[in-house]
Amino acid sequence: MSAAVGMDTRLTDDDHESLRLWLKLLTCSHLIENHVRKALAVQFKTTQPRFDLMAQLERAPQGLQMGELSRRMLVTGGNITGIVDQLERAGLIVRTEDSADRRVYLVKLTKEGRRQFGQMAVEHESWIVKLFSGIPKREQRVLNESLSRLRVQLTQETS
Amino acid sequence: MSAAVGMDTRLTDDDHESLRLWLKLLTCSHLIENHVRKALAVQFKTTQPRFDLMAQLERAPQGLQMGELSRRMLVTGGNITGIVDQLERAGLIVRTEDSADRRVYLVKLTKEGRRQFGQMAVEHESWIVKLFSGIPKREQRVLNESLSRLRVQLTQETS
DNA sequence: CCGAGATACTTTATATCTAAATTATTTAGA
DNA sequence: TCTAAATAATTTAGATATAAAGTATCTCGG
Repeated sequence: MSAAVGMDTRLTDDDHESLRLWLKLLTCSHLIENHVRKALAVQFKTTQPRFDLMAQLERAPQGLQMGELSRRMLVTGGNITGIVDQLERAGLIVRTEDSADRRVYLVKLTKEGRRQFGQMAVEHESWIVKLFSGIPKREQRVLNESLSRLRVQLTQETS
Repeated sequence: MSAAVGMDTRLTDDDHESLRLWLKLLTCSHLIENHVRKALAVQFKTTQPRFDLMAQLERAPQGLQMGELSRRMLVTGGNITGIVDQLERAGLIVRTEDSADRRVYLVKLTKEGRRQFGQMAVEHESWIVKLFSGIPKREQRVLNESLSRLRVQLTQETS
């Protein structure tokens, strides 16, 4: 079949650099995500999305609206509702009403949420450092710069 | 940069290089995934996981076992069962029984599956090429090499 | 001031995804 | 041989994701 043959030769071809790059990027992402997900579950009985949402709030002590969380986490609003529900039930965050606009919630970490996130964040970063430890610092910086350019390109291209 | 002055402040940044790199990698992945997901939905009424599974089968004309699909796609076996169910219902793939081991299914694209995948793959690659078009080919090659090293590292570290 | 449209969030239906339990079959060791 | 362990796939329960529809509130032009 021509398609199967074409795919193989295509992937080793220079013209298909972008596709190979994308597949590699995706594979690396999935490998790291899988590792971190398991570690979060084992050590802290939590999940990636909950950790990520708490990380967003940690960086915004004034609180964030649901919609802002949605934009920053690159997921839809309905999804945010569910994760916020879970974290609120666990007492790690609170929805605060905005007196100026009653459609809005300001979501904030509770004291206990900040405490737990602080513990998790230290461990989390150590996992990441370990996973990247085989790549020299200088190469990591180069990678970081390339990905910064890509991210700019993507936010223009995909918005 | 001149070493003496920047040293102290640089060190904290340097310590978080890996974490920032990971967050950037993840953001780029999500941006591309979101773009591709929407395009697959609009143009082909299909999803990323179905497309990815078909891509695996395209590259393995002899067919793949469920477990092998699971390993290659970096997702759990139960998940593969669901996606294969959907694609089989749509007539795009088939489960073939293995006479040598009755626990095993060999999954293959049907003729129609190959036809549809062929059409999608061409479009799909054009989206990717466009998304990466702002990054020069040479830089893409460098990125690709770094990510290859990272992937090797990750498969050792996470297995 | 008031109604149309915009905005913020939630709900619904459906698809992925995981971890863990279950079923069916094969393999290995006493 | 025969059975305990291993392996392949499925099922289950629950979390996370989307798109689209629904609810509540706000904004703004007339």
